[in-house]
Amino acid sequence: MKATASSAAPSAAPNGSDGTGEKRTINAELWHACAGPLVSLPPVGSLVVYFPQGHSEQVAASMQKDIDVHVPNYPNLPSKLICLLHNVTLHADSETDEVYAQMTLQPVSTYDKEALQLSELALRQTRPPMEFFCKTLTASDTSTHGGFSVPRRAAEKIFPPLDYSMQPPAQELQARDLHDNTWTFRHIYRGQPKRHLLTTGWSLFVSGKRLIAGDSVLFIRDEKQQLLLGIRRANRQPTNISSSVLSSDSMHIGVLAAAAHAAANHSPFTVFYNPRASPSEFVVPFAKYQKAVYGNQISLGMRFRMLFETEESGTRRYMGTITGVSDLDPVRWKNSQWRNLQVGWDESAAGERRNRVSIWEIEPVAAPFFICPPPFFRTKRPRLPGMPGTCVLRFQRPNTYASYEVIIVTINSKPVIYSVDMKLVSFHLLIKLHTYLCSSSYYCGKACGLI
Amino acid sequence: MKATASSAAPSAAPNGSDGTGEKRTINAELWHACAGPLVSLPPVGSLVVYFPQGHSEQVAASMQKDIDVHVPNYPNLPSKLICLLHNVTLHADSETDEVYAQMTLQPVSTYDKEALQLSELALRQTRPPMEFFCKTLTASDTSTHGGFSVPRRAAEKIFPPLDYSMQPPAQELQARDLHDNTWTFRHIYRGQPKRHLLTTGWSLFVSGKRLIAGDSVLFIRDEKQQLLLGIRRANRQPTNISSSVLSSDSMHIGVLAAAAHAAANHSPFTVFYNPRASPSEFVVPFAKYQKAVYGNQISLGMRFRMLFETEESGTRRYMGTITGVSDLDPVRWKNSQWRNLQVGWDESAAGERRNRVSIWEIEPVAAPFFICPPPFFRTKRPRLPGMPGTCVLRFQRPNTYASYEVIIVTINSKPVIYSVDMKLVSFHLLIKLHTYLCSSSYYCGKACGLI
DNA sequence: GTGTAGGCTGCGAGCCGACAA
DNA sequence: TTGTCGGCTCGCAGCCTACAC
Repeated sequence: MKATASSAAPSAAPNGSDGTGEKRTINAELWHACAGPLVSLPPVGSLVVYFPQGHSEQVAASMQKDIDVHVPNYPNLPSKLICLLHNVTLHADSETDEVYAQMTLQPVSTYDKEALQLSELALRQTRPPMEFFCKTLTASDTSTHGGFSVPRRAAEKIFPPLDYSMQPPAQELQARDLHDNTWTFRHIYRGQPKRHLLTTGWSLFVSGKRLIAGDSVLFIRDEKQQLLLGIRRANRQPTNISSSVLSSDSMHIGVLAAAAHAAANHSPFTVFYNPRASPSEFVVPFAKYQKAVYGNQISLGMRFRMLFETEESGTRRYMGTITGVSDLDPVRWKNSQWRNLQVGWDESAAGERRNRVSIWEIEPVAAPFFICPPPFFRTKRPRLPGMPGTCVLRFQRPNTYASYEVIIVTINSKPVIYSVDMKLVSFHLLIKLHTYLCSSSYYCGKACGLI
Repeated sequence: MKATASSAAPSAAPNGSDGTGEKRTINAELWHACAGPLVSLPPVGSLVVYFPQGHSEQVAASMQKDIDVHVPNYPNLPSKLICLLHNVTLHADSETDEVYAQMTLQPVSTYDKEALQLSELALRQTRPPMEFFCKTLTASDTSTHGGFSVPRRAAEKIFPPLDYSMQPPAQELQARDLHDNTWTFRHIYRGQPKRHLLTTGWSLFVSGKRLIAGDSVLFIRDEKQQLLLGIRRANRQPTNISSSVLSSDSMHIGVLAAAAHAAANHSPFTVFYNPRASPSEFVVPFAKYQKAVYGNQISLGMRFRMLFETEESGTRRYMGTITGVSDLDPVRWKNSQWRNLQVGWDESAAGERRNRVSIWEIEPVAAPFFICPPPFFRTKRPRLPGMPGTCVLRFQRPNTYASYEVIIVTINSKPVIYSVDMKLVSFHLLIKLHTYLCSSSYYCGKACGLI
């Protein structure tokens, strides 16, 4: 979709005519901003591990459809392929602006030191924190009634400074999107109380990108002080509801057959990685994989942290416990390491976190207090009324008024205590707490204690 | 895309929430009207021939990309599979209204009489001609400046009759689209000279369906006298420029691997047939295939007719000559019958007709006059100036003023004469004409002769 | 600090016949 | 018969502040 003729219409050369991609290379910074803080792509030339199972999962997520029984097994296709990453190109769907990466992989049986070192580089590389802000659009932002209310900090950090001697202070902003189209906005500082607004041009952007309340828009400033802007749609329906080109069965078969053929011939093949379509990356730096698999002793009850993306495009670590190790798909993918760890999360309120992860996604933490002997959870433990499996207690120190949250999990009818933040709760405090709880009868419900 | 709240917004239950398809069955009449007059789907339970090569072609057309060298051969996959057609469901893309059909096929090695007879039925079945009209939208039709100018005949044939005693005569029309959304239009008969117009509601339809000049809209009246309307987009860029889910290689491999797996196991598989994406149907009634292959003796120089769709959704037969028989893809598909006939067309002006067809697409006509000995055309014959390869002559009979067109093709430096319409030009007339032309020197340019 | 609503205004969507092909 | 244009008008897109949380 091209914006229709108007002041905000793309001034750059339109470039949607050719087939697969864009002639210009996509701005990598903007691409990563849209992809989110957790996404990092392995360097070209490095060694990676490709998981066809994860790839299949992404297809299923995009098609909103599980793998069908008709999809055959590929007994000769291993659950993971060590590959050389020949090429990575960044793309954005011309209709939806959805970001994705195209990777060319080649299965290898031997590899040189350089490729291995490059994949280690991927672990150390941390992108410099860029100047950007991300805001989830409100009903007012997307209505035709008005413009876009810019959070104060965001405007001051990202936008060029206004001349506050003007009445009212205002300027014209130009920002380029992923397709290198330029959008023009009037940036004005007005109202009572004063606030930053984008007015003229904003509604064209909203309708052009078909944004609705709940979607996010993000602005970044590149090294040349130029504004770039991207969008991130809320998790509404998948963009490709049904492809009308290929049945989902054929798609799944295509993924598997392409990988199997490449593996058998050591020939290159191409995959699309769509970071926002599926929860897990299925092309993992080899060093990251190796370090996780050989560095971590997985045991039931092991505590770990894992990075998640926050509302506002930041990151946050959540804590969890390994509750089981088993095949995600025992029929098709026996002994696969793809999401073979069953986990429970400390904060159940946050809700929709996955109950299965792969070992390279987590950071084990040495449990400072209590490690349960296996078997840890019975898989289907009936919830006894009045005795929740998990509850959160808030304790307060009398002198400092600092408060600490601990998690009480009922295991084998015994309470086990986990701290939410290891840094704040001292070992002695936990011991005391443990003693206190063990001496008391079973505890349930919300409560505050004093230690 | 749902129309936003307004008088023309869908009054029917919205039904785009589930994944693959529509809960309601699509109106078959409307689907066929949108698919075009040439498309007919084989009956469920009948025997069909599936051509993976043609399927692959459709994928390539949808992806705007040719088959890559990376796509492996499937030496065990024959170029055609005899299949039982288990299921056919009609669909329309919720974004674009593009029509497509989902078919479940099962390769068979033996088949019963019933399935064979059913596939013969497909040949005899002629859909009853439905009441419909199709108009290609003009710039005025799609501009925001006004409404839709309804061709007089169309309005009188399809729309409910107006009360011409009103000043001006006007009524409200309601029409349902493929997704069962209802669109409301004001139909008025006014202007000087008087004409039929759709005004209020029309622009919402245009913007809702994102129609542009060159696209077509069609109205049909069903058996309950209710209006249905569909759209047909002009041949602009393919809707799925690049899928962002699967690489085109994987798609091709998926098609082939799915067919190969099904063929090996005699298990069912699913294909999407998108009649407007690719020029040829790749699922053919078995009887049609058999009749063509065993009924027609193909020889170079053979004359044939073939049905094409006209601008206004009618059909027209064009005449052509078989100029060669060879594999379309000698590497991947040796000895395949898929579009293995090279052809030339009598009317080169119409231009974009394919130069390769399959035998079941054509109707051989007994050449009443002249059959050229092979080799017929030299493949790259230079056009001699002043001596066109093809020219059209119009002859007129003195007594009736009836005129006949004949085609003169220069072959091996000799003129060969074809009649455009076999019914009108008698054999004797052609003989006379032939003699006339042979006795004269070479003929070129436009001319009228008298016989 | 920021989301939403009410008020006001000007532009363009949309209805009309004129006119020409 | 029907495509396009100029003219006219009214609805709503879009800019503003007030106010609430």
